[in-house]
Amino acid sequence: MESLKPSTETLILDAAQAVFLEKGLAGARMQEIADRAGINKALLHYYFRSKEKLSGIIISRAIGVIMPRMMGVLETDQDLFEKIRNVVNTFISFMSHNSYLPLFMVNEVNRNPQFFFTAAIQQEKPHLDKFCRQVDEAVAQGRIRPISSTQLLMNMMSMLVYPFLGKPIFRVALGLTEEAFQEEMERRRTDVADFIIKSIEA
Amino acid sequence: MESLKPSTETLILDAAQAVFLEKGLAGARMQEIADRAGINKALLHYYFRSKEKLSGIIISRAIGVIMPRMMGVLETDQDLFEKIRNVVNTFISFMSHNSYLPLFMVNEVNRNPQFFFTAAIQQEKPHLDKFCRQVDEAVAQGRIRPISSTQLLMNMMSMLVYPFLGKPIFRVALGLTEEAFQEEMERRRTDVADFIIKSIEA
DNA sequence: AATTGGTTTAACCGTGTGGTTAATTTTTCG
DNA sequence: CGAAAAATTAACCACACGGTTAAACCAATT
Repeated sequence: MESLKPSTETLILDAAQAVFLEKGLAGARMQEIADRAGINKALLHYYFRSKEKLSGIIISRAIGVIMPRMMGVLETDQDLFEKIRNVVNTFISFMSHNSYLPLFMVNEVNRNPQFFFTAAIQQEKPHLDKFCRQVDEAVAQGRIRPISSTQLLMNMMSMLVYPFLGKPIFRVALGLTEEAFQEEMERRRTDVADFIIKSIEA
Repeated sequence: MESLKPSTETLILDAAQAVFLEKGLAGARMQEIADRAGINKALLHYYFRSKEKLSGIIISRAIGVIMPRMMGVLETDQDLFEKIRNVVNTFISFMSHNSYLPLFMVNEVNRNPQFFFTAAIQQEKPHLDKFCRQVDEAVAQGRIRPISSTQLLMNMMSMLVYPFLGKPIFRVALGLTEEAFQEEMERRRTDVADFIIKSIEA
């Protein structure tokens, strides 16, 4: 039941992640990271020399957490429809527990595209090819209607990610309470997959 | 052919908009806004007392530009399918000329949800009701398959907005050149509407 | 020409920020 | 133990930032 006190390093990294994701890169303060980690600001620089170095590590970590998970699901040998259901479900589960991540990622990737590029390469180039080929084959075999695999992928990712980014807009525009919004998100676990499959089935 | 030199005020507002959208609220510097407007920093505060006031105006302006346009299309009396095609087309056109806007809006709305709330209310509450009712009726009449209008709206908005936010990710993940990406976005003008309609038609 | 009122500027101010230094405490280990 | 190494802190620094001040400029009016 008792938990070993975590190392200062992980204490810092966890605090840094929290602050960076909440406030954004430019809005995050080293002092706040130190405070939340319960340490001195100088110690922060002792472990991670600069804000830039620290944020770089956090970004890499974030990419490293989500990319393998997504790619893992996309590269299985499942049937296409089954795979789509699986991707949707996996993604919504993950995002529900990391709801700050999309905004942070999307920001960083737009302010500094090359960073994502190198970070992505570094941990094996994402293999979307397999998924795309699977779609193309299904089209060729007439199992689904003709559709560009690129467009399908864009559509799927959009419907998975955007609701987490636009949540405040949706809540205002649709007049949803926090609970009501959560319920809608739960429905999406099945509804988004249905929506996609209905659209592409022959 | 000759253009009257614009007033200092609009000079400032245009510069402010450019800087805020490029760098984000926290990343924007009053000095840079002044420089780009070709004026002194003190003059900036002479016209708009503080950074907060200035950013507030820019945000309101941004919301005021996009909301009426979207609502205008959503509130017409067109046939549902025709309206969907219209919304998709209008939105992609607009975003293509304001590609920095989504990231800025999504950021601001997440850091300060209540601001969007008041700003949206102020210029007439968005009337999504009409669109939602139209969907519900179409379902009731069996013209389209049973689907929640909320979910449909989320899906549509997601597929419209997210590609502009995730552009760098998509470009890397799919290995697209700038031109190739633009071509894909052009295809979306018709493809997204097709994708939606195929999914919901009875 | 002098007055007035709006506009613009150079110089400045207080503060918060990322980062450093030197000293102190804690740990490691012969 | 006691010395070397690592971890931690208080105090500090330079500078960039948002914001202010007081003086100068400029056009219009009398």
